[in-house]
Amino acid sequence: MILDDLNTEQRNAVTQTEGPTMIIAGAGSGKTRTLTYRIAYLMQQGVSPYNIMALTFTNKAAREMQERIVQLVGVNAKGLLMGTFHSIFAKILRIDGERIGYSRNFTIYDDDDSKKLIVDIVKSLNLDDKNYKKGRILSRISNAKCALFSPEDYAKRSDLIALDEQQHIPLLYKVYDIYQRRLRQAMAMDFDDILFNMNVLLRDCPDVKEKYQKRFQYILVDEYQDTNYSQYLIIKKLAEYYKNICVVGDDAQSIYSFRGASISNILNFNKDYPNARTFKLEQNYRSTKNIINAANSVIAKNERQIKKTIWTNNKEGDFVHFRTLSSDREEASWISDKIKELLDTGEKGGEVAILYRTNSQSRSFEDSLRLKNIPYIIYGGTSFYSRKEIKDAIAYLRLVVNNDDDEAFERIINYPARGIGQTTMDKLKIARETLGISLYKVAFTLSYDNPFNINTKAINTLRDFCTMIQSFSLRVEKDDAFTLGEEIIKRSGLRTTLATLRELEDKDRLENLDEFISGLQSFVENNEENIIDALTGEEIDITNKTLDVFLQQISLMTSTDTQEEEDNSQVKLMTIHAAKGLEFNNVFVVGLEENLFPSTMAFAARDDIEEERRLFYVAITRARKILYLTSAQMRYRYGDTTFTEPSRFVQEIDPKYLVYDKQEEESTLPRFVFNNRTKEKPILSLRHNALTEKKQKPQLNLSKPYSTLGNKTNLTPKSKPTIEDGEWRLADIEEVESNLTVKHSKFGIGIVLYTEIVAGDKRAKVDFGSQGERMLILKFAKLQVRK
DNA sequence: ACTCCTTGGGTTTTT
DNA sequence: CCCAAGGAGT
Repeated sequence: MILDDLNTEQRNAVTQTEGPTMIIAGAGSGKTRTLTYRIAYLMQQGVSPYNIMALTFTNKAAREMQERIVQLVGVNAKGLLMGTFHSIFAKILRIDGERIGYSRNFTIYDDDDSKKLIVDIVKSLNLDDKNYKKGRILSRISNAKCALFSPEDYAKRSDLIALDEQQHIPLLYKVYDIYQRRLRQAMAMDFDDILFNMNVLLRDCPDVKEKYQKRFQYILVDEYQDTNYSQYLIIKKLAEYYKNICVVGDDAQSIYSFRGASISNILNFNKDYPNARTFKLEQNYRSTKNIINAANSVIAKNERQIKKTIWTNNKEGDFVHFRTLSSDREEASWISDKIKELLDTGEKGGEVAILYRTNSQSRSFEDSLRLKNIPYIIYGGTSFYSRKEIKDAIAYLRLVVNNDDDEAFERIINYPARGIGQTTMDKLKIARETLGISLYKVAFTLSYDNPFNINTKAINTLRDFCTMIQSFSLRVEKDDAFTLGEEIIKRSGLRTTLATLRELEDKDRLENLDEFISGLQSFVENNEENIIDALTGEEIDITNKTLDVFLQQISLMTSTDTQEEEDNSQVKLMTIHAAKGLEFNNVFVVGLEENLFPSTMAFAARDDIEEERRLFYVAITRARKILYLTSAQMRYRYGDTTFTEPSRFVQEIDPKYLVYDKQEEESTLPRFVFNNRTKEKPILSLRHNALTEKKQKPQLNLSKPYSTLGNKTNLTPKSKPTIEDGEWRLADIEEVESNLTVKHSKFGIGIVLYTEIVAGDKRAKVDFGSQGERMLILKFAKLQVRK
């Protein structure tokens, strides 16, 4: 019986399946276990998995839970709907979104797409981009959406408008409005739209609401403390009929308020459901007493929280260590040594984690671990899918699936180069504005005598392009993702272009592109048993593995989701955010300095400091046995050395559980800290060097040309005629011979070394003596030639 | 129209 | 330091 694995409180939380339930689960208290057992228990009680929905925040969490449930109940889990908020609701919107005006092929814009769109809008409104910064605008819009304010709602809110005026972005409401219209026109949603539109769907289509209310007899929500209003309301509506809603969370681990998450949702659960049962899981099975006590003493400083006491039966364990190092490099180096020691005692690399506040901190650790031959893996950072060449490929696929996807269109219309440049693009945008249709439709339908002054040549190119895309679009439903995708990537010239380039990094890119293609292949060929569409219950066979399905799947993947082989020998590096839900025997929490952790951004409000503190709490509670905290007195930041103060959070730990490791007295010695990139330069003089180096740079050209001139004679420009000679004329002559003397407005007198024709353009290599050799394209270069 | 270079600005965390 | 955007060159 599965219940034997649970403690009393957990068991109660699992078996009391009816009615609203809140499980407050402290760190390490077996939260995931309880949740998965609850699901398994429901099925054992005869509930069909088809009637259960479990929502998580990350794909990884969903995947893990799915696996654990399969372990518990086997294939009976078929049909269970488990996934992230975004992925599940996006699926629902593909099925029922037509009711609110979205085709099933809608695109999901990622952050990049959204930002580009915003920049475009800000430009089109002639707003000053110093105030209207894309990141700020986007987060403002995002917050509005998560609070369910439509552009119309927003415009009516005098408080929001006033705030915008105060922040010198008075027209934000207008940007928001246009942003939404443009998304609509492109048949696209951003991440927040998925949730927003799900709300719209449930609001405007009672029959759809009823369908899902009746289907989801049991709803479970993981990490409930991280839900925003929009998510909260969806859940509330879906649970309205059966009211079998079970939320699991820990207010102390709420760390996503910057994304609109509101801790109030968990704090107010009992108000929404007065008859709700609350279970508190307070026994920690993960960490030593010292770690738990240290964590408790920190989180106690927060005011807003649900009272609970986390305790453990585990042994006392080692003290929490705190150590200050002289610099970030020292910090990395010292930790690497420490890790080496751990590995030497037989500890597995995978049981060691380095946790930091910001991604940029990873570099010094990478360098130092590599230097010491310690295998490591970095979680997060730039994802495979955000590499340029992959984004290009995806843009093609996206445009094929959804012709109205303007961001995709703009990205690839001239890549590979087709002669559609800024000028034509600007005109296309004006046409889009005037006609109110997507770029693709504009490009496909414009006549030769269009009022936008787009010339015949451009029109032909655009039509050719659209015809190509069209021919692929017609096959989306017929062909599988691999067959079609591979052909698109090859026929579009994407792969060929990359293959002709000869830089080292181009080779990597080509490899990435090929990897992407083989990703398409495995998507199609991978026919594991669990590939059934949990929402419709349909079995997805190979004929269903179309490009649109592939895109749906990858559009909600993040860097942490790119599945790699678990290699237990690798030390794990990640942000604290990424570490939530994970645990390790040994944890190093690094960079404990004011302005870094807590971050400068958090000083504005008490709430933000509390969130940083919760983040610190999350960091500490990842550790099972050994916990090291470190700070650096000097940190290389923004290309500059800054001096730091230790984080307040260290002092907040009850000293009973903490030991300050002695710091070696070395600070009086002259120290040479080396910059990561340019190892030969001491950091302290770097700024100075950088300046002088820049100044010298132009001079470098001075020494170059003569050696490359070879043995040609008669090349000394100095003796050549000057402007006044009157023997010069423009370079429109047919034959340009070698050894011809020419004059350039900028570079002065030069000698033609040779000419060639590249891509239809005649070019000449000219030696300008002290100005160096230049390759000039004759149709552009303002050259005068001696007859 | 494309490429290279400079410049300026910014950096929290992520579905 | 690192990126993105603008400018100048081809």
